[in-house]
Amino acid sequence: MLDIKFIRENIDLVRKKLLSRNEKYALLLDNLINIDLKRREKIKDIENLKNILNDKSKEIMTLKKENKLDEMNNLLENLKELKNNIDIKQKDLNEAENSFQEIMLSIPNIPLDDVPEGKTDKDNEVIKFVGEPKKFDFDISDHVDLGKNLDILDFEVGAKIAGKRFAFMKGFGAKLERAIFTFMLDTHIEKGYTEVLTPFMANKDSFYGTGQLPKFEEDLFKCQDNFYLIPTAEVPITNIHRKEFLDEKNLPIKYVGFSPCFRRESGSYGKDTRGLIRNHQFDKVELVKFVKPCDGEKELLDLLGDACKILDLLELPYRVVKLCTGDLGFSSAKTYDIEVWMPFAKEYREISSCSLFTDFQARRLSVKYKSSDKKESSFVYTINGSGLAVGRTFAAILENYQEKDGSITIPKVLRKYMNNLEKISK
RNA sequence: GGAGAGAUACCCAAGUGGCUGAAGGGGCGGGUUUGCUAAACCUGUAGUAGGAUUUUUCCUAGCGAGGGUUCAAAUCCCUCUCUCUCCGCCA
Repeated sequence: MLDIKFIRENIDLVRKKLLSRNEKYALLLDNLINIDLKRREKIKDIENLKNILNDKSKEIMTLKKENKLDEMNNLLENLKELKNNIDIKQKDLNEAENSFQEIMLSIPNIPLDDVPEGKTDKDNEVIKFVGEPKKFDFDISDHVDLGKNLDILDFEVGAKIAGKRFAFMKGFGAKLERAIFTFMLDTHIEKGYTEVLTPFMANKDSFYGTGQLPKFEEDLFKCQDNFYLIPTAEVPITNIHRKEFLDEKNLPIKYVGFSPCFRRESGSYGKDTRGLIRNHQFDKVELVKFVKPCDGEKELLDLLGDACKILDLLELPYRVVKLCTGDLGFSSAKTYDIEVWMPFAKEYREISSCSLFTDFQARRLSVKYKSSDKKESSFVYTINGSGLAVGRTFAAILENYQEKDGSITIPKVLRKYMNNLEKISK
């Protein structure tokens, strides 16, 4: 959520920034400003009347004590009318407040100045390439065929158990998955992140806090009793400190958490239907930070570096791109994607998304800190990123580390998590 | 799933319709006394959100959350959340 005071004082800037995301926000912004103006007048009016009511109510008590019953009854009649009047106006104000909140919650974050302008992912800016895609001297397979031949990956069984877009892992496949996320967790813990294991379902308030609700409900699996399955551990982890005052000396706070992620993928029929790339359930290790505003940019780059380090250690080729304004996620002010090289498709695929949310989430969540010098409290900045998506890492390892005979060499850093196994073969 | 108890400020806790935005204690801040410390005494101690005004103050909301009754609610009524105890069930 943006700061309404900032919007009032910087209308032109906000409009320009929102338009750089999408033109449709122009109308929304006009609506907001209009409603805000009206609602403030209504507030002023009602608070005035309430003030009068409060004063007069106290008079009733005095009159009662002094036994001036006639006067009291007279006043009582007047106050009933006044109260009635207030009630009517209050309902009107509540409606205005509701539409105001609704719009506030559906306006995205404004991009930072160095975010490149653009409409789609074609306009994203490639920052750097790391590692050389390996040249194979044989016909390579994709991870689905490789996994199937080794009997470690089975999408038919996944479909039988649950449906399409579900994976099933077996034997060294299951073990490799476990090795990958354990390795990721251990690496991040070493970097000073605190490991957390959270609920994999969360309530509505949590989803409003991080920005998935109210706009993106159709992307979520909804359960009974008002629970939603988490689409990323970002939701529970960022909500750890909802409605809290943090101590400045504890910042930055850094968490790493593993979770399965559940996504309906409602808008992606027919896209990436094969393999581990886009499933309803996948594992992910997530990094989340709460930082002081002045450290936002630096901490984002640090987090990006922590995510990249996983691929460095796994010796997988990748590139880093900076998302353009049109491709930016709803809550994000700046995002770097990490894309891993997939040899069969001969393309880079997103494996991590690292974002700085400025105070957008913190304002929705109400996470503040009190600085030691200023007496004023302010919202923290939140940052998060995948570190990394485990399923896609699994796929990338299979494809990049495949051998002519269909076996898979285990990346060196993972071997200690797999009883020193060097190769998965038939 | 059944039965009961509870949620008040940093902490403990009083408070069943108006002089309570909150007694009392602890803690913390300041002061007096004092060679220093301690003790004693005095004194201060809602942070917040919103609106107006602007640099000063005023107003509104706020006693777990949300509704309701009333001129007036921490207090009465309803719904919900969480915590605790007992029974049942269960990994």
